Amino acid sequence: MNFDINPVPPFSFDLSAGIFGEGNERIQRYESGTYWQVIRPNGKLVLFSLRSTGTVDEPELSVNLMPDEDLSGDDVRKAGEIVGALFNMNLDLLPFYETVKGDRVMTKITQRLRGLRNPSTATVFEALVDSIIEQQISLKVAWSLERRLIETFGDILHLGEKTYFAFPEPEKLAGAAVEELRGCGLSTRKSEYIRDLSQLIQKGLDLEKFKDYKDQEKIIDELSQIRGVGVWTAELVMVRGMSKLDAIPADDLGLRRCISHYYCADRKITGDRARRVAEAWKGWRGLASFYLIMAERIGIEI
DNA sequence: AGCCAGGCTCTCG
DNA sequence: CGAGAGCATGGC
Repeated sequence: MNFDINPVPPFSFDLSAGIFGEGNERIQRYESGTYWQVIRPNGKLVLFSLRSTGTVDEPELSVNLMPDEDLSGDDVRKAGEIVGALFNMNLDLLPFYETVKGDRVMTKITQRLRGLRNPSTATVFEALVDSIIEQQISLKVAWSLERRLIETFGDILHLGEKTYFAFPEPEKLAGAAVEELRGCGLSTRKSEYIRDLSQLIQKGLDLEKFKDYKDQEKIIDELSQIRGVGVWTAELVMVRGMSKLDAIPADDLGLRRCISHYYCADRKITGDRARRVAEAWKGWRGLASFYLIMAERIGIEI
């Protein structure tokens, strides 16, 4: 089943999907111009693949849906919405580029990375679980643990010879024993955080509602009530799970290194110092941070 | 080998 | 209260 999507230009599919080049092929991956992942429109498991058939300034994407059961018209419509949201396709980048014009470094980086979008998770829950896993340990270790969690608890989609996994639903993790989660390599603490969070959702905690909040301090305050969630985690979740693109996890070790590399001659800086540098990007501090991290990863030098 | 890695909680003093 | 130990795995 096929349909097209026309993102708001400029949109670079190659840059935006490129971050998933190292992804796991059974979970989410970008390879040879094609991105794929399992989603759940109206609760049905569907693998989608995505290819670019347009350009950065006249973007067009071709979506192919591969379900294991019949899809209704509404399922297909919903799938289109989800795919669009995963790459923030409705976002207009031009106001962001305009905002950072006074910042020489960021201006150069946005020119080099024109059309890049930050990816988003399908649910706030997924962003929160990932962020908890990523606390303190290196990203490579974290990605390995996330993969094991998904392959252990995620929903399985069989298509022909191949197997794919969707991110586990809260109900599944709420019923997991701490020992099972430990088996994925998580610490006992983190296993408890993830299980308890999942149980809170089962009892009625609605994480999706935070997407509608305008007051970011209120989001941080409320998320921080959850055991295992601090300011860093809340800020990261706002960017990667709620598309709140002014939120910036300024205490983040990697981001601080990155800001220091481009703005402070690689000297070690505090979170407060990072926040001061980021004031030049006000309104778009989270997206600007993402551009900075991608710039460093690609090896852009000013 | 041993230390550190994109934090947070809990326990001491 | 504020400081400091403890956490799990993989890479260096």
